Amino acid sequence: MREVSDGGGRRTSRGERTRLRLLDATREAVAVRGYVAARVEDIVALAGVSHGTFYTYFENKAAALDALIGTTAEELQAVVDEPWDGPDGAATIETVIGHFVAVFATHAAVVRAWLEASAHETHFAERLREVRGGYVRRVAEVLTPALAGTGHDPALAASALVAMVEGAVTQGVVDRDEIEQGELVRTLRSLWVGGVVRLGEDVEG
Amino acid sequence: MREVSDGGGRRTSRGERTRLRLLDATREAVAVRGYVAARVEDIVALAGVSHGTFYTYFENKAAALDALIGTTAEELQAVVDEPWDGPDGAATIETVIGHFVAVFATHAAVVRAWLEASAHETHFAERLREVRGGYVRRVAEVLTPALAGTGHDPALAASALVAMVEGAVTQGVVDRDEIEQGELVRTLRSLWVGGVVRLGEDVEG
Amino acid sequence: MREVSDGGGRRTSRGERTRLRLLDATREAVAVRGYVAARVEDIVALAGVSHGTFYTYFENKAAALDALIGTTAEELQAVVDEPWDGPDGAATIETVIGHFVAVFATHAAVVRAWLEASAHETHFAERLREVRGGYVRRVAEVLTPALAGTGHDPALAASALVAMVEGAVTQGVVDRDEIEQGELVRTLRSLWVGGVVRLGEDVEG
Amino acid sequence: MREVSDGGGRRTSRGERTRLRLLDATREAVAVRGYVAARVEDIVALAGVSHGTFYTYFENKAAALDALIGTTAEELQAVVDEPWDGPDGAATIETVIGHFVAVFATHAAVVRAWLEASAHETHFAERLREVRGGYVRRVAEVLTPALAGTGHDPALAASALVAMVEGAVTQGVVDRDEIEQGELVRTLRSLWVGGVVRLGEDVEG
DNA sequence: AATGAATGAGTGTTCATTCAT
DNA sequence: CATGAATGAACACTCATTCAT
Repeated sequence: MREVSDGGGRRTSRGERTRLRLLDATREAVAVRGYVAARVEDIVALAGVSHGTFYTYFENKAAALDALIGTTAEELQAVVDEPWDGPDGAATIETVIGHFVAVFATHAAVVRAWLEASAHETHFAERLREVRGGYVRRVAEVLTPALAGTGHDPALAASALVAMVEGAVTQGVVDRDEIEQGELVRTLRSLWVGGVVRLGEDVEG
Repeated sequence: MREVSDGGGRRTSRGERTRLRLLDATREAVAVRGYVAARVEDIVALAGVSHGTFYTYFENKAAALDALIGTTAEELQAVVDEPWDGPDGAATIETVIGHFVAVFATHAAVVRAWLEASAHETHFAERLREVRGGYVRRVAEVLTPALAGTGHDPALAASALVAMVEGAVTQGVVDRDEIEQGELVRTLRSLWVGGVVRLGEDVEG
Repeated sequence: MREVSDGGGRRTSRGERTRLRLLDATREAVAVRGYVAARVEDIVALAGVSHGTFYTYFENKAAALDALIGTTAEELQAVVDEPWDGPDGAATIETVIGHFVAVFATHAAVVRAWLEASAHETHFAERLREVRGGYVRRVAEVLTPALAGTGHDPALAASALVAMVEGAVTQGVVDRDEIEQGELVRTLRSLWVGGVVRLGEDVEG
Repeated sequence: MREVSDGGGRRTSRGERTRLRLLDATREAVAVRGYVAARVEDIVALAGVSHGTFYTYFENKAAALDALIGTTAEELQAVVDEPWDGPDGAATIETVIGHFVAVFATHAAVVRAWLEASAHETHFAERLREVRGGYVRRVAEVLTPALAGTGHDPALAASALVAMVEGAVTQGVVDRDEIEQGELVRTLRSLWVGGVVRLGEDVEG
């Protein structure tokens, strides 16, 4: 995972504060206008610093988004790293999905920008693939025993399930409203569990 | 938006052929570099026409993508308009998903550009919402009776199912290989059917 | 010798004229302000075209100087390619030096910019080395028989003689005034011939 | 131009040492990247001091180069100020050229930067002209009696001879290798002496 | 004396779009 | 219909210099 070099700053607490302001401003600008349309000028205006200061902290616009993505990727990864097995499969899945939905709801703007940036710069596409890959591998792992003899490829099934959750969340279906989130989580849980059960009942054809 | 008249006369007059070449070139350019990065210069170079000619046929770059999207949207809509009810629910779903996957596999590049363009221009986002909305409404309609009393919102469930299919397809999981497509369709069918069955078994909480 | 690609233009006589205007403007701008200080804005203002037009003809500022250098390098090379041997050595040398001085007087501004640019971009330094190398090799060739047994390296002597002529000319000693040029040529001729004769009289020590 | 006081006190107080380090760093940076391309940031990084410290010692980047040039100019001037007349003209010339070559070999990087800076800032061009002028005047003075009645302008001849020596040395022909230097000096001596003798033999045309 | 964060003017370059031929 | 030269607004990025601490 490529850590972006920052030219300077950050050695004092004043610097650290400025960096944080710039990060917030980047998130904001990117949320409102998208990654490509967000100009460095917008960002510095929001942060209340001069143009040059941006480049004290980030090598370029991409580096600022990359830094933003860093946090999101970490939190997303944390969900993957949780223990996923409990006595009650359905409850476990619900917990996992719940965390996933919560993370996405928190970072929705960043994820949307990340998606957009993936169309322009390979780096972002790769980073996205990495994170998704982590999820898919983990889900596939959990699925594998149940799918033996069904003719279903665990990786394919995992991709679809992850896509379902990610898509449902990113397409603006939820925001930070907890009730809405809870509703979505319940529905996703049943779709997931029911789907997986059915997969397990198929016989290789 | 200057639409070339096609009311009468030969179907592939010289002008019509140029328009088609430009459309192909746009698809190609957009597939390789993405919508924003694809320059009009790339397109005309691929089409083998001059710079100015592009603007004889399209008002601007967005219009060319929009024309491309037209075909995709139509074919996508055709799937929605098919009769979805048959004696065997699972078989019907599989047919529908199969068509959906096939359409996506054919138009994957355009869809990716469409997604990307949605981040920049409201028009594309709206058109995407419309098409998705059509799917979601149709699926929700079909789901409604089964979900009565379960506490699940049919629209929410439909969104998730559509997102699953769309996501599985767009994330590069399939290309035009029929066997791969068939495998994916089988898996999606089981996930879909099993998920829906489970939804129907839930009781309002 | 790298020919710089030009993005477009030059296919019509109108384009050719614009290109020439830009080349003239570049020469002028570079003569007045130097290579680094000359802005593309200065050039297009002098040429009376828009900013973007510059980039229709040249990839970047360096390419415009490179094109300018092209002519100079060719004329300089032509002097090298002339026959240098005549019945009267001194007269021949005078002719050669005369042409050299004339070429330099014509292209003094470009050469000064070339020299300056050599400090920034390897490409220009290399091209300069090539041209100088051609001169030095040619002079060394002519000198070789006379220097046998003297312990003098022909290449070293040639470098010094070429440097003398180049330096005398570039350091603003002459402009296009023919009389001045004639005077300088006479003096350089005698220094050159006398120097070479003396070299030939030395004995290896 | 803020000159650090060195009227009294310890010669290498802490401040003096920092100044020296900055001077060395400037020389180094300028040798590697050239005057324009060398950034203050490069200099302070090499010197191991902070950005602001640079400006404690030098008003600006030009002032640092100017300070560097000071030493070179002094040593160059010292050669001019030596007694140039001895019983043996050729031997004297060889001595003078030898010193000149040695000075240039020592300060080659600074001289190249000086040359480059002359294209940007009048101040450096003037200073260069001054130093060159000193040489040329001195040489012309020595040449004058010998050139009476020859129609050669002593100043012109002197310029050419100085250009020969300067050019031969700056164009990378020598470095600090004494043997190479000795060889070059011998060759330059013979070219110089032979050339001057020939000039003296010409008759006004 | 030293630090390093902040400044902002300056400039090269891109590219969608127009329009005379 | 077609051409391709011309346009110019828009932006990212650099770096010498300042100044609060």
